[in-house]
Amino acid sequence: MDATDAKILKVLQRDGRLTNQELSAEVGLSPSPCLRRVRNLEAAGIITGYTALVDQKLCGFPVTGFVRIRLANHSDETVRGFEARIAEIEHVLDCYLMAGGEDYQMKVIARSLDDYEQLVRKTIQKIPGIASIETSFAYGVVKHARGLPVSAEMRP
Amino acid sequence: MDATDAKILKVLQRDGRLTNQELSAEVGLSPSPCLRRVRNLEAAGIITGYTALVDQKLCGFPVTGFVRIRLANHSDETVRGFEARIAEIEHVLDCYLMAGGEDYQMKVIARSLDDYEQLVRKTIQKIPGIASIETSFAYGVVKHARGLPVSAEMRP
DNA sequence: TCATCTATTGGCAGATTCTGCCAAAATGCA
DNA sequence: TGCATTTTGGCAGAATCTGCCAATAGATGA
Repeated sequence: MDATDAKILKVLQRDGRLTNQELSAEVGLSPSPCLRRVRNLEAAGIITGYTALVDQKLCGFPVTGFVRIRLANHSDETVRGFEARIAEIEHVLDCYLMAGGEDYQMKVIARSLDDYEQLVRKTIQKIPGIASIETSFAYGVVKHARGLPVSAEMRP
Repeated sequence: MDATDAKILKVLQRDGRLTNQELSAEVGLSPSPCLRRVRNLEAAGIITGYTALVDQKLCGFPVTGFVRIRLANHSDETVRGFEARIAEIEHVLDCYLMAGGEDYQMKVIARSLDDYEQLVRKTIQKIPGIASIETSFAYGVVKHARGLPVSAEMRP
């Protein structure tokens, strides 16, 4: 992982469909070592995949909300069951296990406020073992970075 | 926007570097109409770009936190200044304007807890107009979807 | 300083893919 | 049904990919 790798990551986060030739030109290499570096980054698990970015509103999901959940207990069964159910709900875009208290926070999208309410009350609320739910809406997006600020040196 | 477009979006969210031939095979088209549909989705702004997904931990950012901020007032100057500063901080991955109260919520990454504290206290805290800051750490990631559940019909 | 060894690079070439163009097929409408 | 419009499939020249090999750069130790 050197400065060239970092530059490759930066460029590929900006445009993940660049041609290997274009990429190699941007990072100052010839195509074949450039391709090898990309393959190495993929094999090392640093690049985990590529994806098309899709406009959330244009796809009919104008509503974004955050849901915070506290479980009634943290037995293995409750936790596993909860996390498995969350993983299945495709309107839940991500979910974090929060430190300090047995709390989850997840980002949820919906086609309307009604749908959002339905989703929370009829799907999420019904998962066993939930002690409490808090919900908050996003009014708008101020910033949405499309990648990490990767650099060559990485202190553990 | 029909079922074929939806399938294209679904497949490209799963693997944004598929060859046009592979993509066309997966969606059941021949390459040339498939490419034209992709170009149309790009031109319509539905596909906003492509990106490489990078492993956050392997890149040296094991810490994820959420920061909630309340502004002291919502004059244009304060709001613009705040949002402009946030946009510059590359450790702030995203930031939402929350409904109900003048609140922002942002996701922040750091190389360590120390760095996180430094970032919050020395960079974010210093932005003018902040009334209060609340912070919470993520202990781990339960789910991280790589795309929206796009479908053909989209109710407004 | 120099010799040696290792890792990385650049160029080459056959195979694959891209992509603009045109005719054919499918679809929608009256 | 018949017409107009949209979408599709195939073709072909141009561009790109990618495995292989020799050459280069950088590090190591005497």
